[in-house]
Amino acid sequence: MRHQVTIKDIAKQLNVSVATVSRALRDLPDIHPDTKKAVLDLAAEWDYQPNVLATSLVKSKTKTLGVIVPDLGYYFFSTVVKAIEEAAIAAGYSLLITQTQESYERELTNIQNLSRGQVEGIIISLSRETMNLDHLTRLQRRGIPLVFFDRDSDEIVASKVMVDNEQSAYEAVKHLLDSGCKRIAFLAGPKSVSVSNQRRLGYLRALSEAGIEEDPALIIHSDYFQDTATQQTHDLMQLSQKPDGILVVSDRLALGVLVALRELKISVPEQVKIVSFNNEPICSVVSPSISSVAQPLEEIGRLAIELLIDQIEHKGEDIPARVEVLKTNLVVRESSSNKG
Amino acid sequence: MRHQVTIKDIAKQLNVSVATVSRALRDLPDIHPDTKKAVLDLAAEWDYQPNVLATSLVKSKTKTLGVIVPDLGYYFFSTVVKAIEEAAIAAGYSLLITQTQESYERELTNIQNLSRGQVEGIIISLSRETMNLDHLTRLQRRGIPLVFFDRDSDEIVASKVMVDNEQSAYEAVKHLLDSGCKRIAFLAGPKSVSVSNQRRLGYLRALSEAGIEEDPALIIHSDYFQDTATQQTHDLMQLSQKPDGILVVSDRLALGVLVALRELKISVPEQVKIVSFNNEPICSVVSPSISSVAQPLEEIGRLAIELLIDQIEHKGEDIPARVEVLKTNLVVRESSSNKG
DNA sequence: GTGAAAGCGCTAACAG
DNA sequence: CTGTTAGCGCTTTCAC
Repeated sequence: MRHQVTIKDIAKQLNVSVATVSRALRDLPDIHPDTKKAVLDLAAEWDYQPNVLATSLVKSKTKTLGVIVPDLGYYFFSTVVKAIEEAAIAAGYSLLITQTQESYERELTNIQNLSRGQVEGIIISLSRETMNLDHLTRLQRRGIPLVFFDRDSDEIVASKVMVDNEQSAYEAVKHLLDSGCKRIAFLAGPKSVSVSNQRRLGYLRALSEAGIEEDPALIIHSDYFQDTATQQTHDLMQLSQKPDGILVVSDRLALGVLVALRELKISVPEQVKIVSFNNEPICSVVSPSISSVAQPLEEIGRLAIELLIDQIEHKGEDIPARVEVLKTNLVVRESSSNKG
Repeated sequence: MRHQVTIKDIAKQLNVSVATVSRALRDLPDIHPDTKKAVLDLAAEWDYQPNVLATSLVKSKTKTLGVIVPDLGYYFFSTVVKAIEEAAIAAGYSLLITQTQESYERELTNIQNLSRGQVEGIIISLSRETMNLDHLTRLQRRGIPLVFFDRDSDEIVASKVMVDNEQSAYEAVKHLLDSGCKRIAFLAGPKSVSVSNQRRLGYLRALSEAGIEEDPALIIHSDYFQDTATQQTHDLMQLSQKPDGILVVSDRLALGVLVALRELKISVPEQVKIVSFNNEPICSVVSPSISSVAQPLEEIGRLAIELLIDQIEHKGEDIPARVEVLKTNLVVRESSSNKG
């Protein structure tokens, strides 16, 4: 057969109405066992597949959710997406996964595509470039539920799944101080990324509590490229007052830092201690292994779906936005251990 | 407004027919400039978004392609998917990305979901568990174009984008032999994975050319888990005749091998040399850095889209399946260098 | 230039 | 238990 089999084809063949076929297929009551069997058999024989477009159109429900992340190449995002997918499937939803590649333009078009009736709600982590949130408020005005995770914005009221970045950074810096560091640098992300800024606050709080004055020369904003981190570490180590500890905003960048220190023959952790974020598997593989702040990735994904479905199923009821803040967990390894 | 704006709403407001609105929106000729302007203005004001479900249904075209990969957590897949996405967008298609998490069940349901009218074609890399290909031949019978990459099967005739795994492994082993190895082991993937089996053939060819007899004790099938690789390396090193070179089917497993050798205080590359596959970024970061076979990831993605769209646009013309086999590139690093 | 009508594949009353 | 009818939002003839 040239075209996809439809219920019409089955109805014609069996000399019944399409309504009857539809009922049989959906296992509704009020249908004669024999008719039902005939329909099911023929459907199987012809490999009938219901057209979800048609069903979605008439029900105005797609049972599909959208996910927008900056880059699936990051361990953090691919792992959270995996958890989101598990939870979505468990709840009877399918997933449309898209990436922005950190581009605001791509975020716009992704949002637009998804919102043209394809999904019932969207989970998003903002692109690095995103400053303007009009595309998202427009979404909300049209009644499409939205949940943020990781990279959010204060300018929008919505449900969010976050970790306590401020506190995590505070604890990481405190750990460095406890390990004997006196002068701690912060290799941050781009100025526009909320996560990075929240961590900066925790970094500053820990310093101030320890009576250490903030030194702007020790806060460096990176572009998230490993090579840049290497370069910037070289710069840091040229300061007259070199740091003896570095808090790094991500494991990827920490790798770049390690490369630079190796080049400079500065030993880790003896001369410089390092703590970074994400706790990617790579942390335990490199030498020295990297101390890193672990995020509850599965829980983030699970909660994001929970908050989203919550909104979808209570649509129109105008329920308040829920913001969940999760705890992190510092995993200490060689890069910040106290060998001396 | 409570519901999404439709062309009907706009038509009513403007006292024109839905056909006129539809024409204006799609920039068709035969429409008065004033009418058109009025429609466009109102559409913008009301933030009208066309319902793609409806459009797709009537046109029986979704302009969407499906991608099914085992796991986006692998660098290989996330990078190829990124390339696929670029190419798809450039060609005017959207992408539906799904993962099987290496489960045959999930592959079935993913195929089924996508084939219920959502996509015009599918790009797939098989799950580790997939032995039976009925779900895919059924797809083809229903006229849905299919393109394989990386993990394929000989049991199905379809367009494919592959790399020359046999030759790559052959060259990698030859490199090990040239570097002085006399006894080379192969840490393979699961027996069911085509890629791994193809590499085994190249491994054997290189050995036989060098006049070395195959030793079954040196071919180990792993489950793709790093920890297992560590364990299996320990086993290998307990043989009375230890290997002095190991070809490893993936970088992840090579990390596991390195861990074992470190534990055993066997130095790399002095006592054992290692070459693996994929050339993940991690290869150049660990110490010793890992020699690895690089695949042309961008080209794989680009070609997969090309082959798929080729089939879609010539549907019904019964064009023959195209199989593209790409070359790889061995990147030599410390793990196989000739220090002595 | 514009409108009326049919239809994409399916579901959902409502009769019978 | 089954069929008829209307309609989801949009496109596409075919008239006027």
